[in-house]
Amino acid sequence: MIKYSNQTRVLVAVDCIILGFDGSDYKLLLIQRGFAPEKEKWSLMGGFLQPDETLDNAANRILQRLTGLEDVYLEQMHTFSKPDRDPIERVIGVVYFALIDIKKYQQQINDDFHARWFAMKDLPGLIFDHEEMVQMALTKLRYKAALHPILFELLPEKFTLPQLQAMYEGLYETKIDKRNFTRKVLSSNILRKEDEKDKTGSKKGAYFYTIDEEQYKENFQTILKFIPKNEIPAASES
Amino acid sequence: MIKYSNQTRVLVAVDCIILGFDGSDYKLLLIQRGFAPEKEKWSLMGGFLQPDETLDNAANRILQRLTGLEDVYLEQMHTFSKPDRDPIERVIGVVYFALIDIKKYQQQINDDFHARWFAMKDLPGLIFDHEEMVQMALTKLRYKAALHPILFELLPEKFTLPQLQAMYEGLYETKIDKRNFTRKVLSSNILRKEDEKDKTGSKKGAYFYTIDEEQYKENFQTILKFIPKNEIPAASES
DNA sequence: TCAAAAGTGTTTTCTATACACCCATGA
DNA sequence: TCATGGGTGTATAGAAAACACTTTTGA
Repeated sequence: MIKYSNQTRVLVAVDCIILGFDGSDYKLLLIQRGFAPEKEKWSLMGGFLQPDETLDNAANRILQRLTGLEDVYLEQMHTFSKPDRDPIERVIGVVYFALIDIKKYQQQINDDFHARWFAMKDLPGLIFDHEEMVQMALTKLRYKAALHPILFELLPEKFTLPQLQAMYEGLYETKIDKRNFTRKVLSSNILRKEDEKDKTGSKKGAYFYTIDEEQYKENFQTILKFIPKNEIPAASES
Repeated sequence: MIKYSNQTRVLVAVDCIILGFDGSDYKLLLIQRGFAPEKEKWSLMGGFLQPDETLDNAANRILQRLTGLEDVYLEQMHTFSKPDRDPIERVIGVVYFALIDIKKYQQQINDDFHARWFAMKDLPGLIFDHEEMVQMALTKLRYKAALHPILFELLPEKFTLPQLQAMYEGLYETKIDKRNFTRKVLSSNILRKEDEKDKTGSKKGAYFYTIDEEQYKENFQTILKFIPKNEIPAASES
């Protein structure tokens, strides 16, 4: 087989930023790296691109291997390429970011990888350029969540409005007026109110809501405004 | 030197989507590919990632080689990875997209590459998956330009409001009310009115404006609303 | 009975949109 | 002088924001 001549071939790693929300904190799923270099240090879950798969395939494969989850929100974010980012040899890193419901994950945790959730505000040092990757993901999430109903991916099937609001407030580190927030969220028609109440958070109990999948898909691309515009952060690219 | 074992290394191509606006049409700069496969067919300008450069370096190098331009708006867009996208061997394609002022380019065209501007609405068939790349870039530009003053990158130093409006109308294939558009654009404080007029488009002449670089940088991340919200298109990612 | 969280409306301000006429000039 | 494109203001409707009290109930 003919090949392009005189060109250097490199390894392609796919790294997954897996984010969850536990009701009060954003969390990142990390693994303890099992091989050199930087063995035992914390790292994003990743792997090398295989000959017959696309990057999307690889990211899904990696995510599935670690969490057992499929049909997760997963999006290609950016490709990192500093020549010395991996000390062993040149590897370019394609980063995906995933949003998952922590509860779903906990049922099928795969502990072969020594995985652990870390609060975003309290991350350990990470190998290579993984900290930069996480920082970019957070910036991007803040940007995107201000415009699209993406954060719903982090919630269990049933959730309450106070939970939803806490999630937005956590991401933007701000307080949002309850009445205005409720009105905006409900006016999107994405939510369906259930009869049942969640009594774990208060004595009175808060009504559960579920996603109207139909409306969710239809409105996903629409520009929504769940958070006050002064809180809308910088764009994902500089 | 130790390497990771049992892994496949692949070529990394960097392809540049170079967009311009000529006053009435969006144009894409293409080259006639000089080597097999698909020799003589039209293609995005690209090249292989070299051992000591980052992807950003590579994209700038390629852009510079073709257009002679530096300090151009250039952004990494997406990495394409279908295993058979290049028939010769496996190559993953990192796509950058660039916005340039066509006038500036024409002064220093490098014709070693048989480059030519094609109107976006009248593109030739492209090699490999380059058409998909262009389509994604257009979607992304429509999305981003609705929120950030990115289109200014396409304009010469001095331009008129009718030219600016035509650029927005062209991208969204719509008509915008002149009075509302003017008010919104000027309220951003990004523009500075010059005394001079452009007489090429009409007898009365239209005032030239220039960018207030200070304000431009400050407001770039701000969410602007130059175009009516019904025209805001789907997001860049699905 | 009271502490703690949930739920709910109204007023005001601001922003978006719709809409039409006069101006300047070169041919 | 007139045809062509450039420039400008106002009124209306809709959305965002500010703001406080009542309800429920388990401890």
